[in-house]
Amino acid sequence: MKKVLLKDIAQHVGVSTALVSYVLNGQAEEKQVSKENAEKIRLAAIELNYQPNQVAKSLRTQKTHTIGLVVADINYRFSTGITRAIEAEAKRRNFTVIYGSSDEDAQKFSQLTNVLVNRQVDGLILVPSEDSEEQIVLLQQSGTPFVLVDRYFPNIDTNYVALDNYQATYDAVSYLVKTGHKKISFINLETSLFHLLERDRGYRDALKDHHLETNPEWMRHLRPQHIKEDMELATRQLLERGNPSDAVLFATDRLSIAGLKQFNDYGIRIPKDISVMSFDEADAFDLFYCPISHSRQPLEKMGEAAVDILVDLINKENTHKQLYFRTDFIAGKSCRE
Amino acid sequence: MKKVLLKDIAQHVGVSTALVSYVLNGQAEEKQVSKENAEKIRLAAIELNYQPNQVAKSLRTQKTHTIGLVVADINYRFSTGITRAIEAEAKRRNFTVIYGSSDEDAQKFSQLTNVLVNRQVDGLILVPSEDSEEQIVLLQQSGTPFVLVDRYFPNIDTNYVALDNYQATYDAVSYLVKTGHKKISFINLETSLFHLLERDRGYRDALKDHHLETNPEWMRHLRPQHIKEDMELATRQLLERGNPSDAVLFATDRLSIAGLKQFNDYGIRIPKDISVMSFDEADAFDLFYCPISHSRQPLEKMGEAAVDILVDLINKENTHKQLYFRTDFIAGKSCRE
DNA sequence: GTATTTGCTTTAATCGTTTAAAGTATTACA
DNA sequence: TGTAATACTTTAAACGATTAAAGCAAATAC
Repeated sequence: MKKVLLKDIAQHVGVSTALVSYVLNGQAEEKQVSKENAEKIRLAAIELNYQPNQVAKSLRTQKTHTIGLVVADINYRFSTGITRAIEAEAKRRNFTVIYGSSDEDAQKFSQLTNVLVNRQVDGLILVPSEDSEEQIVLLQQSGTPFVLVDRYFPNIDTNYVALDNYQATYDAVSYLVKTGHKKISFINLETSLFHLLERDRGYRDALKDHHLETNPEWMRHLRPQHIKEDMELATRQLLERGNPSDAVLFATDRLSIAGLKQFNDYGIRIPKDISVMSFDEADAFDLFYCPISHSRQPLEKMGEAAVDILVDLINKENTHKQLYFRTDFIAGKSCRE
Repeated sequence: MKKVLLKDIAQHVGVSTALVSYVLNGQAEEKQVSKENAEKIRLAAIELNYQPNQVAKSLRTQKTHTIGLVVADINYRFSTGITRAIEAEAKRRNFTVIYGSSDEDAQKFSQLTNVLVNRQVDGLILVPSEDSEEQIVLLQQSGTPFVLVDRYFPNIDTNYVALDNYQATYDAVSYLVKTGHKKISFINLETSLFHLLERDRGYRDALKDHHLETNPEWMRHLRPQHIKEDMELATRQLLERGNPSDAVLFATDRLSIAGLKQFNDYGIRIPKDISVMSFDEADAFDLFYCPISHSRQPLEKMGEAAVDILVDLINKENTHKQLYFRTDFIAGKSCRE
């Protein structure tokens, strides 16, 4: 079946393509198209099942109505969640989303953003990978509208939607203190990512402000590529020594999963032997024998905000926004009271 | 910073745009461009950091090098897995993937495919939702190349990549028989989806061939929107009566999760109280106290095959393929021996 | 009776590429 | 010397839409 073009409708009705374009783009009034012709055109479009060629449209208008999204790793629950939220909001505003995953690799990240820009996306929503600072600067110079999500670089002045990671961690520790814990440990990733460093800072400050005991073995940074091995050691050291920790806060959902698995293997029971708190939730928690207390990122709101800001930028409204969201605290049964 | 066009390179070097186009598209030899000019053009392209406008390119060549993918529900592990596989293979062949989730809604499914077709994707990979048969027929008539994955309609002759669901279920039951189970139950969804009905058929035939006891309460179909409630009843009935089932096979990963949760709530221990087998794996299994034996779909191979077939179709190689894959059996510790 | 306005429609350039087809030197050969 | 072949290069139409600008009747103004 041959594709129906604007020209075909014009021919069918017996007018020029200009009229057809005006009518189908809702400019019938403005361009003073006669009611008669307008009606005929609309009918013909339906009858012939006209589907405009978006590529031609885009070339002419220089707008693709497409948003490029680069997430850090599609396997993260955060990624699927934020993707969903962004897609929903984008659809509401009549944008399509093309996305890719950088798999936490700076080079892949650059490549991906370039591919998306070449495909003439109107703007980008990015969860930048580690070491992608340079690429962000380039992007900024190129004038492509973009918004960072979740992660940002304190040295670059960009639009972003982020979590108040410092506060969230501080609050989590405070909750543990309030529920009677005194020897609180924290397991994070070995990273240069600012948002994770902020979690470190939150932990440290909270310990200090609450005058809690600190212990180098209670604050661990695991190598992202060796979580399993490093976790084995880290959890053992938390518990085995003469001075065991009484609560552990995991900095990411993946760490929580790895940690809980390890506790299972060691026969450690939660919360009897140690209390557990997690940053973010994982599907895997569903089948753990006890619900895990955690800080929940408001993904829907964050995604929505990111699209809002981006669309404003695309429409040349000189938005400049750096939004911080708070986590919700979801109480489980993984902390002894 | 202004975008660099083909024209700019031409001007910079002092030749026509045609030459530039030939060189940058690897037709320098074929079109007998002088080595001198070819070199100059290549240098200029790099120097000016030329990025071709894909939209213009697509309009002219009528190829977007884009594949549209519609999955049934992005929250399924199957969906993220197959998406990943498809993206990887697509990238290898220099295609971009645009995707959307129909959320198991036929109307949304139609809408999405239309959007993708309007965006001039070169072809589609589809996991059709229930009741989308009509849309598939329309698509077929329109001549758009497409491949179905996971699900297909026995009454429509399309290209597809699927699982041999009948055999997989038959084999799963046979395994349970071999390991000494005699009262095998099966929990599936209430559905008209062919691939799930095939699982029913596999279960029934296996029971018959092995001369096993059948029992209406051992074969349940839960309403997709009410899995939790229905599961509560179904699992209770499996176990409470005078004649309890000794093994249960779940037809999907989501059913497995819901079922295992319910077993947890009832205090049923796996595999002591009942053996469990699952179709497909879920991340959530990670934190269950025992590894779940399951049939694993070869997502990578399926995704790869789907892209292969689609690309052939796009290149007008009159492929006609209906591929079936076998599941791998992953032994866990959820079945009593 | 001519000029102007109104109401509506068409013409044609444009977006940034690709690519037949035509153009133009240079060399080869009779 | 004239013609043909060779080796390049340029011209310009196309892809399918949008949209200023121009065109053209009929109605109104003076």
